Amino acid sequence: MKSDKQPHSDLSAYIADDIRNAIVSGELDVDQRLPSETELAEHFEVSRPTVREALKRLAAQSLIRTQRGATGGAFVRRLRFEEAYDAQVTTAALLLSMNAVSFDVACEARFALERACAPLSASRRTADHLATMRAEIHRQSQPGLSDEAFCASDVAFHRALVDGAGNPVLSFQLAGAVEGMQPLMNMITFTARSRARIVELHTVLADAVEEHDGHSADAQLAVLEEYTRGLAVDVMEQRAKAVLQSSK
Amino acid sequence: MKSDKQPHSDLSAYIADDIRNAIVSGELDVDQRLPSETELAEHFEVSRPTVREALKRLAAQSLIRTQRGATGGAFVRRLRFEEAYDAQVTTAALLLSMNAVSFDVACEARFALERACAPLSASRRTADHLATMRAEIHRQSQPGLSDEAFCASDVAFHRALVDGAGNPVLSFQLAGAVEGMQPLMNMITFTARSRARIVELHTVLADAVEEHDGHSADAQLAVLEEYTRGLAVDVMEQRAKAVLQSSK
DNA sequence: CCTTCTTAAATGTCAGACATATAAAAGTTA
DNA sequence: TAACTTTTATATGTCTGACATTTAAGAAGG
Repeated sequence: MKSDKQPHSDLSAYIADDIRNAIVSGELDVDQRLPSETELAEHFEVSRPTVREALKRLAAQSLIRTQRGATGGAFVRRLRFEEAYDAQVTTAALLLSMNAVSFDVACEARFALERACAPLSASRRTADHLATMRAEIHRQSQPGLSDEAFCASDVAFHRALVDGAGNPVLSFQLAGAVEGMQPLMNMITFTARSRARIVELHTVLADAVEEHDGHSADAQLAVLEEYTRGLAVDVMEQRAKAVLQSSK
Repeated sequence: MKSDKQPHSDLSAYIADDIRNAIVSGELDVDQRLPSETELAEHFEVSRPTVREALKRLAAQSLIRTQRGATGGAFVRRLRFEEAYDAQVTTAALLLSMNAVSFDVACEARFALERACAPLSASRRTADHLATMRAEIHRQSQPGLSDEAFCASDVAFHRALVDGAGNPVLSFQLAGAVEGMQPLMNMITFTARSRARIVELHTVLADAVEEHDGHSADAQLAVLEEYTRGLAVDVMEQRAKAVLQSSK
């Protein structure tokens, strides 16, 4: 498990890398227990706090879990799709917010990916997925719904569409694209979008999925993309006007 | 920055969450310096090692960077696409290897996503992207190439295709799909695939991209997908036969 | 004015200790 | 004997205090 190079600084990063490689390469199996912190400290010839820092790094990446008590210790963790979703969404959201990604670029990516799922979803969706989509549409048409709840329902709707493809890898990838860009979408289209129009588009989309019509579902997503991107343009124009007004 | 609930265990996870929320919500800006470890320890009423464990968790997620010296400290880090790629690839590879994802499911996801990029790439690719694709094809047709090098070139070819769409968000998403499933692909098709056939398929694909023919590029990816999935079936059958032979 | 030395502040690391959780072993009782 | 209780060993979780190292800024000297 040990390697030869000994960087003089950031020992915990070095140790974390070492253990991570052992996990990724399969040298350590799922649910296998790592040596105790004391043993690791002796092995790497560092103190226990340093080992602990390394283990916390791995824990932050969901690569290990720790358990207290007599038979406790650090165990290689089976990375599950749900946890990977979360990391994916956080990463995607941060990437968008920290890198000045334009709404257009994010939107294009999101819909391109979602359209990749549409034909699969149309042909394989279960009654359950369809029911979820219908339920979310119904929720979206309720008058008293808050903006936040509407957005959450929007995400849930698209999530059901993607999950309908029955491919967990695809769902995992899409989670980042759809949920990760939600903050950006909210910022732009929160106020501008017409709920009635969205509900209408969603309904046609659900109809297409119900009838296993992949081509129509794809086309409908294209319409939704166009509408969404158009909205952003409108919002930008309005903001530009507002700036002009205030500078008079 | 502080919240009220105080879980009696795993303080470093709690503190890391707290700071992470501050970063994700934008409360802390990029390149902003966090309070010193001592100050954080006082603020959260824990010891410095505990604060350090929390900071290492954040560092493992590329959310902060630390700097030693007089003006040093922990700074909110701008998450760049390149770093996100790496995390994405590692996560995807682990997900596939730890969750018994079938080759078929992974393959379907990968090609579905890549096909989503094909039309965009065909219409927007630069001469540079095309040149990279041609160069990789040329490399793939060299006789003395090792299996590892051939696979790496395969990844580079598809990477160039995806990058041709000129959408960094899309490229980021695809990195996980293409590179992350490479270990799985290698395991299955390493020996079985015909390099000549791959080169031929890649060439037709590059031709389509050169002529800005998105529809043809998409169709060609479908052919490649079919070929790849067929290979897996062959490999599986051969292995089954081998098992029968050895049990005689 | 430039160079060198000093100093202060921060992270990086260490040692040793105690607290706490947990399962297994030992002990106790019906 | 069986079931329950107590003890004990081992592991992680946390704290205290210290020293090492890096780095920028100020002080001293040419």
